[in-house]
Amino acid sequence: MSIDAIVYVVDDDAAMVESLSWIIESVGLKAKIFTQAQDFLDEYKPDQPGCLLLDVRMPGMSGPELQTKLLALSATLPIIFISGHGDVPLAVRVMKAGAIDFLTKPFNDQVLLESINRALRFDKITREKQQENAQAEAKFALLSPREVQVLQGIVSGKQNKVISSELMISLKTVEAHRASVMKKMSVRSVPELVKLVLTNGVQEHATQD
Amino acid sequence: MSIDAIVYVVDDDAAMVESLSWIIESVGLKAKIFTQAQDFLDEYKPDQPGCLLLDVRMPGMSGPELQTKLLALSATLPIIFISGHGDVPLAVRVMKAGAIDFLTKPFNDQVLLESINRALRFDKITREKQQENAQAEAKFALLSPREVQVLQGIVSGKQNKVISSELMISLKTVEAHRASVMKKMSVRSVPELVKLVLTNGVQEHATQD
DNA sequence: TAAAGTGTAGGTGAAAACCCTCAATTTCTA
DNA sequence: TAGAAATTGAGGGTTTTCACCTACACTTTA
Repeated sequence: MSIDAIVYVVDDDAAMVESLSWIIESVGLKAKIFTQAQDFLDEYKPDQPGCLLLDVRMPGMSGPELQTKLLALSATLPIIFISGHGDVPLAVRVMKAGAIDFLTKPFNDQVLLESINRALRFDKITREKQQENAQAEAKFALLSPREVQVLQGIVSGKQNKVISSELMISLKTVEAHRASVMKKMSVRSVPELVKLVLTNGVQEHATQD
Repeated sequence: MSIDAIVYVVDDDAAMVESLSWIIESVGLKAKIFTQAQDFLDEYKPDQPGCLLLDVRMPGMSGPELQTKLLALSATLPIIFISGHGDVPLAVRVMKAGAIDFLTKPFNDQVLLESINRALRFDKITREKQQENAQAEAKFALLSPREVQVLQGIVSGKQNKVISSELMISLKTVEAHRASVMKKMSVRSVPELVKLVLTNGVQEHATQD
């Protein structure tokens, strides 16, 4: 598990990456350089925190193309585009696709660093949310099919006897499942359970009666 | 209460607004035209659904200035910027500030209408969320201070006896407040209550013991 | 001043949830 | 194939919630 954030720089211009990595490292951040988008794609691990400084125009895979591939991989790494050309439609397109910033050359060092900081903060909270979500999903995966049904009943506020009649099983069995659900989801009260289910995308089908 | 969405057009170019409103009305949407940003600001009601087609450059208040003022009013009306000039930093700035699109002239009618539709869909779901939120807030406002404290206890999964000892009141009083809370919030079960509180921004201070 | 609302607290009893143990059947897996 | 997990069910107990009821002091409002 990596701790430190890495600022990935993907740009085919050797002088540019040199300059960028110098600026980045001057404030104590780690930089990792790629001169081709594909090289980055080959090496990047989705669970590595950081952000991506991405040139728009490059031989081979372009910046926007890389963005598309990362989206397809559902990698949430924040992307800061860097462009020397004033292409408004392109800038708007990549921003709509989720880029966190779009800088035009030449830009101030301070502007760059501010943008990187924003991206890293964004990445951090995104990862924290994903972390929580993954933990909830992991617990949820422990439940047997029957337990999931009972869980849904509980979360939609049904009493055990209602659940038992809907599932055509005995009240005692529902109680058993219910206790098992609380244990596996590691919660001690119904409100905690509801929160866990609601705040993490676990869908609730609200089985109607 | 207004039912139909209105596409507001704010642009100082008479020929442009003429053309825009023609396109908009050709697909059965209502258009409302302003040649000055201030005129729009004077007349717009925040609870009117719709979207805003906004020129960037105008004499008097500019498009981005109007966006800033709307943000300050926490008006969530989606804004589609229209610009004839390729100013990338400006486009990026307004997109980061929440604009839903940024079109550069000349643009295809189809592109415009697609963007308007997206904006209207966005506005619709935003308003639905705000609606739910407002209803929950309204119910929440009915609660007395003591009832709010008890509500927080319930939502954080505390038993009545725990709440009673924390608030230094009798168990019986907590029960009374609890019943009152359920009634005023018009829910029948604790899970429903938790959902209502969680999904609508009602903060829960998790009163620590 | 009277009525309404709030906060307090008690009683009774039913219903529900929670806790434990035990055990039979089936189904999955090492 | 044997053991583990899932599903089912039951007995018997405690604890908690819930639904009624009553009551009184205090504040705000009509």
